Amino acid sequence: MADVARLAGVSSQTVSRVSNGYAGVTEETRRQVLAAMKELGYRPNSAARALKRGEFRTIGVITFSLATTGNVRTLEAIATSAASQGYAVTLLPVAVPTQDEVSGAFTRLEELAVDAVIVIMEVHLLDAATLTLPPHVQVVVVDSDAGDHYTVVDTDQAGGTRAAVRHLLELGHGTVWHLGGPEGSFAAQRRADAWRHTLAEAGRTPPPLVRGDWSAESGYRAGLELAARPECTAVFAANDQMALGLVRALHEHGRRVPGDVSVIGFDDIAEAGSFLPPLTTVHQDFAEVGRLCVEAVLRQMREGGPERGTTLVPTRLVTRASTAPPPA
Amino acid sequence: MADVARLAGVSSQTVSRVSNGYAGVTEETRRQVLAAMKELGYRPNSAARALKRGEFRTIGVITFSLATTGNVRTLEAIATSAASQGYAVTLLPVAVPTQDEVSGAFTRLEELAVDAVIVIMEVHLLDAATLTLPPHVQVVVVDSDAGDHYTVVDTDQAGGTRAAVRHLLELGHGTVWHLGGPEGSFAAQRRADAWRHTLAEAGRTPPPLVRGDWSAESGYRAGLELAARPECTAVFAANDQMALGLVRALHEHGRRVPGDVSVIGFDDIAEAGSFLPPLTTVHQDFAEVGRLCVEAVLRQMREGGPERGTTLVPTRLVTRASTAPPPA
DNA sequence: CCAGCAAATGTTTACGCAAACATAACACCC
DNA sequence: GGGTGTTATGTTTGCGTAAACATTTGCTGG
Repeated sequence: MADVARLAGVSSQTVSRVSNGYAGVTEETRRQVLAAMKELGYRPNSAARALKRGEFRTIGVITFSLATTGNVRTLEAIATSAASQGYAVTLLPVAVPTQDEVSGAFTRLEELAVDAVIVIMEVHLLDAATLTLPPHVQVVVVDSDAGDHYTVVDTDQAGGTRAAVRHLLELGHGTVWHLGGPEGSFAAQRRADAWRHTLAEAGRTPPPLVRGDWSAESGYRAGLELAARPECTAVFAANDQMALGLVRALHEHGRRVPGDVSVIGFDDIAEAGSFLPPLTTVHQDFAEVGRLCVEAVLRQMREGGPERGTTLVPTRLVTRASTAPPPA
Repeated sequence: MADVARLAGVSSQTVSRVSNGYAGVTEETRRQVLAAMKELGYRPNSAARALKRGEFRTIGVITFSLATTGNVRTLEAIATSAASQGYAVTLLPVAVPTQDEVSGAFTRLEELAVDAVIVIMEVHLLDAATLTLPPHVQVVVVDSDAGDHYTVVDTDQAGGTRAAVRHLLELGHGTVWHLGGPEGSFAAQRRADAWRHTLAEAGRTPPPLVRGDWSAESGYRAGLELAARPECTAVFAANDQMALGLVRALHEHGRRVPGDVSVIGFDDIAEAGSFLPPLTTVHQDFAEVGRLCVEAVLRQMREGGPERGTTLVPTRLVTRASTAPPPA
């Protein structure tokens, strides 16, 4: 900076003013400074800036596994959204979702140059780590019921589930089976609860819950079980991947979809419309979730306090070809 | 830090030593300092550290779209790998893959607190932006032919393609069609070139190239064309999503896979084994690519210079149920 | 024609840390 | 017992920036 100042024949302070776009610099001077910057290839040192300003203009995102579409889409939206506000996004991968690992991430985080954190995670793991968070770092959580401690942004799991289950009931199915996500996942928990609740509302008895782990492979295994039950004519899968595996298992055992069994997924991943048959599913607006996270976190930074409570992003049922009335 | 020093009854330098784990501090003193740190909730300020040390311990990753599995897996591996070396990863999303946007990202990058950059991108866009890179920032590129300017890590596109095409020829198909990726993508280019080359080697005439844009939807559209050609009995799709759409189109037009048409994909995404039929595809080791990127970039930082040349990560043909000999 | 003021620019300082250097305390040897 | 080395700790300094304050310049109005 000093070099630039010398070359432009001004003080370093004036260089700083130009570099930060402050008013009160003559057009003439400004041009000279910019020219000098260019000539010397000057770029402001962000460490010094951060030191002086006391903020990093960076948001940390804690997540384990980018294996699920949802996390990735959300992350993408967060990054884009943050960038448009002049914030960078730093990734904090947590390899194994154990309490230790999560605490570890928070510990690393403490040394990290971030002003705020967005946690995309099954957050029962978060509780014990709470205390170690540096106080001035704002937190927003996705996909969790931590609403009484943090700001939470989530999709409307219950609404989407209700729409899916009702759709199947309206087609005439006596009841709806559920291929749920892994234990310990709040999204899975929510969807299972809403499934049970919607059936109860309609006076139907929920069949036993079948569990997968979100993967297509686990959906396939579950499908092997369900294919053996002729009374099962409608399945609500907790995500599209499991639905995919489920359909494959049904198909391999001669149960046609949707002729014999109707299947609904959740997420509406990009490929869902190209499955065989094209999958009816619940669309989630991950981009909106990401956007809201950034908005919330920036608002918190301005206002200084965490807001409690949960913001829900609506879901939408996308009807394709994997659902139909039950066989006569 | 000064507060900690005062409370522990030592100098701030000693606090620094403890905080950085230097030798030459009595066990006694160390304990007192640690206690003081804990009591005051001391967190080292990373901006000040970075300023003093002249490095950020952060790697920037430039990518557009996290829509493709490959990019995401690679990113994940980069993040994990970097974390294990004590480096953070900052994400630089480029919304639209235009020259301007890319240059823009590089401009933002210049202000950004990173020591090195990994570019995951179709890199013909990179060329014009090259010059603006700050000289001390090391670059590694994924998925590109920029090997003469940068260090490049890539999967062995050609090898994978050759294995796929040969597999189909060995099954007895007269020739192999190719559902290619979008123009301007180097991966797509490589795969198409290798496809042509392998056919030529075997003395077969390549049919016209059909293009998609990586999406399942585009694969479906291409499939509509191919389904109308009875002479087409084997298709090598440039990725699994397009293969998925292709299979759906074929299925809808009464062409059985693999009975009438064999289909091979590329990538081996997690769901490929659950497609109907389970997809034969070329497995890419994205995790290895990510790991090698971090390794290369850190090595460059140590050694100060960019290494030219390309490192190839081997691929592997995964034979499932979507390929078979041609109909009699 | 100069007091008085605003706009443009310069000077000083501190952000928090760690490298470099300085000092103190102690052990060991001849 | 004084020199010599070794280890533990303290002091000074500067990293690059921008806020706060100081100064200069140019202009206005009475």
